[in-house]
Amino acid sequence: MSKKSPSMTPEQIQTVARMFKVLGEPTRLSILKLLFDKPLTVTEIVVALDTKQANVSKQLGMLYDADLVTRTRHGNQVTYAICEPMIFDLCSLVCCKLQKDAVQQAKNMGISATAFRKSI
Amino acid sequence: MSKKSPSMTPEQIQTVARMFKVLGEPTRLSILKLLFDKPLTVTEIVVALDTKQANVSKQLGMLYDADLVTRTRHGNQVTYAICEPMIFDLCSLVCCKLQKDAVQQAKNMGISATAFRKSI
DNA sequence: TTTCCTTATTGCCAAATGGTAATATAATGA
DNA sequence: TCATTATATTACCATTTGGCAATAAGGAAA
Repeated sequence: MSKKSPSMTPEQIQTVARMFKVLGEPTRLSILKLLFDKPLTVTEIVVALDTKQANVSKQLGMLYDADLVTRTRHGNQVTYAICEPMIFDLCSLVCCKLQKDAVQQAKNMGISATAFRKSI
Repeated sequence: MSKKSPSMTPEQIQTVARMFKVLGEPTRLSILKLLFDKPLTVTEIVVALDTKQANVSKQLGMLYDADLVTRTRHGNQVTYAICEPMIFDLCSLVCCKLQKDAVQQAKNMGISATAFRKSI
């Protein structure tokens, strides 16, 4: 008697995929990284990121639609802030893995170097 | 004196983005979900997923290039298995958030329903 | 009001991407 | 050998998407 794991509907899968997709873009990830430190206005992000204002607004809109950031008007400007603490954990998980891979790679390089010396 | 957070290079940002991007696609996520239970051959995945073999091989190749799965030949067939436990955590983080949102949404609906009744 | 500043939107383009049919490659069996 | 099964690759198409110039919209200051 096989017990099926609670199967997600295609819609749920798509929802999860959409979340990852929003994070899977360098510009959006750079914006989030800036917002990790503190809330910022659009202009502050633009000057920090070497990209045009239209693009920053566009990507910020996508982050907002994904409920990852809040937007607040203060007079003329709009301040964005991270409102979903989960993305801290997501990013640190990936970063830890990549760093681990890099360390492993370095070790392998060391082994290779040793093997190379022996081969002389 | 402001202390800058250790800034990631654009290359590192891109690497992280690439990882999220691989996960940000329903077909690949469905494949991973199947592999969560146990290793599977390509054909087993094809019959489970209502998509063509060429596409499954293509997406499996991308998961393999991202070092998320291993591939092992056994005679005629190739078995894929998850080799990066981190993706369990990534997916469960996202799923928990979405479920939390759904519960909150349900509560809000409840409040709305109450308000609606009161308004009669 | 008009002018200036900040942000959002629109329209467009080039590049990337998911999907598929057809074909190639690889291993097994007759 | 040839045929069959399983997987990977290639070529192509339709769609999506990141980026930008131009413009709109919204507020502040004159």
